Amino acid sequence: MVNNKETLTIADIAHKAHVSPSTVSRVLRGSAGVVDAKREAVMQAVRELNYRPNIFAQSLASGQSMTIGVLTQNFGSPFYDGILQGILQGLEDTDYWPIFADGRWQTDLEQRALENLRDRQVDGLILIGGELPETTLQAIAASLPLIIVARDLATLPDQCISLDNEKGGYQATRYLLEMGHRDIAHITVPATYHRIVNDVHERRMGYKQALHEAGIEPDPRLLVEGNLLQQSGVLAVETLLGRGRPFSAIFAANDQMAFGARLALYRRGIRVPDDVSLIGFDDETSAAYMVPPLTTMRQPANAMGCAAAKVILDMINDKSVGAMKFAAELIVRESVRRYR
Amino acid sequence: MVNNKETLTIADIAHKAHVSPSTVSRVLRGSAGVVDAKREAVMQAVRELNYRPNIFAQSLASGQSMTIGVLTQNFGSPFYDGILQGILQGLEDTDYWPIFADGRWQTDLEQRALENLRDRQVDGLILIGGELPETTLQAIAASLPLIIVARDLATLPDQCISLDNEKGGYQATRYLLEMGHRDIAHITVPATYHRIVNDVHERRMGYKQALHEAGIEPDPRLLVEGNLLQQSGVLAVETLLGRGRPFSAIFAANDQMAFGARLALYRRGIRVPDDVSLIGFDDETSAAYMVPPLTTMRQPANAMGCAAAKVILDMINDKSVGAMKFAAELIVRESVRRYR
DNA sequence: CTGTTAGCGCATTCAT
DNA sequence: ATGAATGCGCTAACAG
Repeated sequence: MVNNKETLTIADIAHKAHVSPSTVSRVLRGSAGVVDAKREAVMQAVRELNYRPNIFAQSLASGQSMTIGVLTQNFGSPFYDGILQGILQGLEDTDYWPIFADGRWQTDLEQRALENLRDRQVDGLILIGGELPETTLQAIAASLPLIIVARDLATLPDQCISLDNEKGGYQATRYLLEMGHRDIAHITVPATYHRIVNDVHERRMGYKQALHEAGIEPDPRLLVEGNLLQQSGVLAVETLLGRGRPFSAIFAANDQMAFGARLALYRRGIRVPDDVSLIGFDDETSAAYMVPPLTTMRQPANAMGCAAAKVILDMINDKSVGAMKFAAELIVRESVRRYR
Repeated sequence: MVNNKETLTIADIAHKAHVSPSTVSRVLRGSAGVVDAKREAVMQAVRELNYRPNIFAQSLASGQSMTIGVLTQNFGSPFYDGILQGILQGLEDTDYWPIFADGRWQTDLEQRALENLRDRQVDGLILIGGELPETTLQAIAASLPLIIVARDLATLPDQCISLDNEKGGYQATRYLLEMGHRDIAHITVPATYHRIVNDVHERRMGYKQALHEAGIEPDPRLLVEGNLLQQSGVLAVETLLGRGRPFSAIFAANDQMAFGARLALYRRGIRVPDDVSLIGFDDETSAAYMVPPLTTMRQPANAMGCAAAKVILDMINDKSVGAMKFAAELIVRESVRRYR
């Protein structure tokens, strides 16, 4: 690059403030004590010249990039974006800046994105979901502050920020039970499903637990499987109806499948909640504007993202704090009706 | 930073390949001809040592950051996130990387985010929406490749990637007219509304145009205003009903307000589309899963984002291409019914 | 507390 | 075509 006189450097302001470049650096990053008079002079010069440091030079010299890598899996999904939003908020007013990448639930993309982020020398890494093997994550955690959101790994208990999914599933089912429902169907994902496995399976555990406590033996015919997308909710209800096993309520493991279920029921002329009650999980924005509004479990995506940001900053600054577990909250709206 | 022997540099691989550091640099960035044998030797060494260049050193030395700044206004909104997704896609398989910032429709935040992006020396800038004054944008455009998505500025015709909103509004209204509707209400935003002003106002122009052509004088009592959020759609319908002016169809300027309208009608016991037809704009994902599914105008957010990425890359490489205008597409679903 | 010196890792002259 | 030298703008270790 040609040194066009347009780029001011630390030397320019050192000159103007009658101090040495290092002193300028010191006041700018507050790394050491500087006498008030000089500090003021430097600040003054910085202001007058409207000087902005070159972050590449800073990073090169200091070895810190002041960035946090964030690897999501589904850019555009309400839930994941909620987490990103939280991270953005949590990083606001700090000197760190997030760098996003999207793995799109494809391991090879995820891998490449990860390498990209490391090449960018991120000072910390926040992973949202993902399918990277646990051993890989352990290796990363050993060399870099790492936080994993929405995934709960046994070997990395202090770096996971996740939801108590079992409790959430339990609460949702309890609610239906308390409304008098006994034949409660559940839309889940296959046991072999490789994504977000734990989350959804834990919700199913909660469902079964609640039934057990109520003295109801879970009926496999009331369990249907989808892939978390809306369309699969439609199919799930079709399957369910095809089995001929009566039910009065459905608990879908996420809102998107609940939307699909809602549509399938509508097509069949089955009214919600008059004929069948429905409950979802996630509290996606549009859930409130369904007709009728969907009762759902709210997953505090924003709060989790925010927490992730805070925790990773603490890790970077060695104030080692542990990770945390969040609870989902039941949002009662209209699509559940007292049964009988 | 201490030079722990862990970081390989260009010198290490130069040594291993028996060439000079400059040659390594040359083959890595293909900046000059290098004899095949040496090139191969270098590549070999790079592979064996798994060398990754330090991007900060690269940027510092070259003056290029290989990043594109992306300033959105509403992280988490389906439409804006669709654009981000498109940008991500468009940048895939290039050497550029996006850096996101969120202005949250607050001018001061937007301003600060902008400064942050410039401090990060982005090689190009993509603005999505936003309220920055046109003069500011002109100044930026003079010093940096700039693309503005979802905003149409008269003084920067070649940098705006936007939608033909008037045509979209026209098409939506035409469709309702063709179904036999004559009393078509429209939910828009106030004339003084400062955000996305043009987009929504142009849709209203299209609405009026279509009515005119059909020989219908637009009735101000059929025009209600919201703020683009769902809740305001609820209020809009309440207002409309309060006016006592009959209507058989509603065209909402965006899907979110259509969702709200849908809910308000439901609460009043007015059936869609049996009693009132409804049409939205944006084709948000959940529109397809409404009950009944919402007919809407699809705005190609993804394609626009992708185009923005392509165009800005061309600008950076001096292959100056103009910006472009996209058309919205009518997505016919169930919530419009032939009238009478 | 502060100025001087020496890199950080790479791109790019300039010679050859 | 290629190696040596120089500098990008800043931080940090070293003296004083």
